[in-house]
This record gives sequence, structure tokens and C-alpha cells, in this order.
Amino acid sequence: MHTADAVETIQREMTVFARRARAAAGRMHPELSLVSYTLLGHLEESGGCRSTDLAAHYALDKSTVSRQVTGLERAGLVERRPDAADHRVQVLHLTGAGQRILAQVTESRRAAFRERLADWSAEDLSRFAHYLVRYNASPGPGRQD
Amino acid sequence: MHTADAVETIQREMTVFARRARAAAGRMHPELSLVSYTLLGHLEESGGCRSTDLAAHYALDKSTVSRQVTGLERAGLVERRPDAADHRVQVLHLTGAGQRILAQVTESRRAAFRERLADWSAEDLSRFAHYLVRYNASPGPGRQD
DNA sequence: CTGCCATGGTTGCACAACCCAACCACCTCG
DNA sequence: CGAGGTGGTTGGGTTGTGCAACCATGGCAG
Repeated sequence: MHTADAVETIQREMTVFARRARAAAGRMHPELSLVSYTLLGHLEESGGCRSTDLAAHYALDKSTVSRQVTGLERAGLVERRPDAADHRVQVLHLTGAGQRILAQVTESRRAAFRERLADWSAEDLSRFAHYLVRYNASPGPGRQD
Repeated sequence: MHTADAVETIQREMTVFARRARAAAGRMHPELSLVSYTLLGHLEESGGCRSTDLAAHYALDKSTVSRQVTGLERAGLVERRPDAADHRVQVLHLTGAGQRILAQVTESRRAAFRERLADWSAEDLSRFAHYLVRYNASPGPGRQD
């Protein structure tokens, strides 16, 4: 496969994935939207962060994050803690309930992925994972699509 | 990287990608939404197909496709042709304008991708592309997310 | 030929997730 | 102490979607 073709393919396949992802989002886990799930996941991974951080990481408008967080808080999945050093800031943390729900959804999602990736070799899985990390890590100007 | 971790990583990174994709969609090409672009692309690739085919391929509701197609037709990018064999069916085709717009958008998207993937080796690009194709090709029950 | 169900497509309705702009509160620095 | 920047919320409007109801046509059994 030539480089140009590979770039083309990556572009197209990533787009197809994004399309299907959007289409399927929320259907698997009515109790937690894709957005909410993703935000919860980031909170767990980061061990608590600010709304602005979430917005930056996912290239979302801060207002969008604000509303999502409001919903998550109302659902009792996250809590806001004041930041002693900067009174503008609210540090977001998962609650116990948030951790439970997240773990549960993660598990069922993982099961679906595992099934999908069942016949991949360990080496292929590892390489694929590294490529994705590398791709997402690149700061790319055009946040792609 | 252990297999379980790899699966986990792939899951998370694909999701991050999907989130950013959605976030960035349409910002690069205001004249053509991500959805519309994807549908046009599929039409070109398939050389004409039915609304139902598009819906099935992207796991979209037929009503959604119907509306998107209506918009594309109004914009003069696709045309509906009656199917002689089945009068219920309308076969969708790109118009000349549709082909031009698609080519133009594809090119600028490709440029963005190329830049993002600039420092990848040809081998890595090729492997990454293959992995993505393989992933998307798997019929996976849970259309993942 | 005549019903009856399946299929392709459209429309009404409601909703989730977005973005932008305006705004408030607070921090920082000259 | 202002002036400008940053974190966060709210108001308003748009888009993409799904579901359900509906119409028209096709296919098939009696």
C-alpha cells in the first residue's frame, strides 16, 4: 500500500468509524450517554480535573461541558470541589456512584470490543493500540474529522 | 502491552477519536457537514445506491437519511433516479456539482490528515490503515462506539 | 384477481448535543 | 486599584437522530 493510499484509507476508515460510533452511541447504554461516559472516563483517568480541561481535551465548547457536568452532578455521578488556590475553579471528581456506573458501562463496552477483536493476535492488538494512541496524541492543527 | 490493556486502549482511543471527530466536524468544511460528506463519499464509491442502503451501511434511521438526502438534493449535489424495476425505489447519484464539491472537500481533508501523519513511516501508515480496515470490516454485533 | 404483509421512503414530533455570544466572578499584573 | 484574562453559567438557536405513523408499491398465497 502506498503512503498516499494509506493516508486516504486512514482518513476514510476513521470517518466511517466516527459515523457508526455516533449512530450507535447511547443505544448500548441508555443509562449513560456516550458523551457522559467519555467525560466520566476522563475524570477517572485524570483523577479529577476542571471543566476547562475536559473542554480542551475533547475540543468541546465550555458551555457544552458545563451542561453535561450539570447533568452528571444532578445524577449524582460527579461532585464539584472548590479549589483552595483559585476560587473560580471547581475540581470535578467521580462519586462512588459515578465510579460504579462507569465500571459497569466500561465492562459491557469492553466485552463488545473484546468480541470484536477476538480473532486478533496479541501483537496486532498491541500495535493497533499504539497507533491509535500515537494518532490521537499528535496535536494536529486540524483536529481532523 | 498486555492484550487486555490493548483492548482497553483501543476502546478508549477510538472513543476519543469519535468525540473529537464530532467536535471538529463541519468546522473545516462549513459547506458540507460530516454526515453529508460521508453520504456523498459512499455514493461515489458505490456508484449510486438507495437510501436504505445508506441507512444500513451507517446504522442510521431511514428518516435521517431521507432528510439528509433531501438537503443534498436541494443543494444540487445528488439526484434521484427512478428505478425501472421497482417503482418504490429511488436510486441516488452524484451530480457534477456533487462530484466537484466532494473532490474538493476530500482534498482538503486529505491535506489535514497528511500533515497529521507526516512523521509516520510508510510502514507504520500502511499497518495502521490495515488495522483500521480490519476493525471496521468486522461485523461486530455491538456496532461498537 | 384479491387480500395481506413486507419494503422504500417521507413527515411529525421530541430530544440530545452543539456552538456562539453575553455575562458574572475571580485572578493577575502593571 | 483598574484592565484584561480565565473559569464557568445561561440564553438562544441549529443540527442530527430516533421513533412512530403514514403512503405507495411490490410480492405472494389463496
